[in-house]
Amino acid sequence: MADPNLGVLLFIPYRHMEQRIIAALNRAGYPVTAAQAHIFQRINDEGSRLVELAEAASTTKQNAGFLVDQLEKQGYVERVPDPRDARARLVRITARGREAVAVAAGVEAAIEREWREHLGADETEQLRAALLRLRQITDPYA
Amino acid sequence: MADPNLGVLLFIPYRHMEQRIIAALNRAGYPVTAAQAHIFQRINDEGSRLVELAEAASTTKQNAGFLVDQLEKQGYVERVPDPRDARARLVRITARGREAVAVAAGVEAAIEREWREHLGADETEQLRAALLRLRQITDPYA
DNA sequence: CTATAGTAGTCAAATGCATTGACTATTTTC
DNA sequence: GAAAATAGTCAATGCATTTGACTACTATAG
Repeated sequence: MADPNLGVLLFIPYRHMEQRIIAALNRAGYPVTAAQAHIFQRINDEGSRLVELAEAASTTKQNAGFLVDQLEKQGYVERVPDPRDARARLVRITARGREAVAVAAGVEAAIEREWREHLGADETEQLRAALLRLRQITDPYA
Repeated sequence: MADPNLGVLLFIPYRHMEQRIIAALNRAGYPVTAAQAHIFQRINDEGSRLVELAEAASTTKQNAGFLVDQLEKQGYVERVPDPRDARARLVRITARGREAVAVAAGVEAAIEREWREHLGADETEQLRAALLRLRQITDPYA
């Protein structure tokens, strides 16, 4: 791997962060898988519909439903009826879910500090800025 | 998703590139899955051992073997005995495999050009440089 | 030169993840 | 009010990945 392409270069630190966050959650007593986390991350504070989650995570609604079932069984989320549409239900984060989010946020902040130390503050901000701009042309749900 | 963390920001363009490359390979008559591609990418010109591929792709040797089986059936790779160690076999890319690599490389180059147009040449080079430095502290097999 | 530990790879079973297709219930549109 | 679209579920299937146990071969130490 002398000169890996940008895709691989993006993937390496991504995977590193994901693995560390998931390992930390497991150690702290909040078991989650990567697939569950992908869905979980997209739930917003007012609650999100299944279809929204599926789209945002680039998967099918069936798969999203399957993963939400698991998150629900573990007590991280709950499903409540959507008052605005009787077909829909809102997936909301529970108190326990919020605890898990706090643990994940802590680890993520620690990793970002490590990266900032290694890269320097300027280069880190440039990296973030470049990734935000890249998102404009690569994220269909931005 | 007002202020996504760096992990998510890394993932978005990575996935975009991966999906486009795989879609292009399928269209060109070289069907591959993402998992197969992860292994395939790590095979070097002299041929690679299964254990090396498994480590580089962060998976088990069983899983690597399973995916190499599939790549072999589709004619992208072949397994030859390793002359230096009778226990081992070398996974090598076939002529057909190299055709697929060429298609993938073409699409990847096209995507990098798009990104460069959107970000500008300087910012693209800064991005690449930052990712290479980040790799130093996030890739166990760098 | 032989006993031992380590390495390369396979076999088999089980689980997790993701997809497709078909279906119900509800809302929107015309 | 009828037709089309949307939110979600059920069921079946295949792909991806893991764990544990195993065979074959190599390297090392005594």
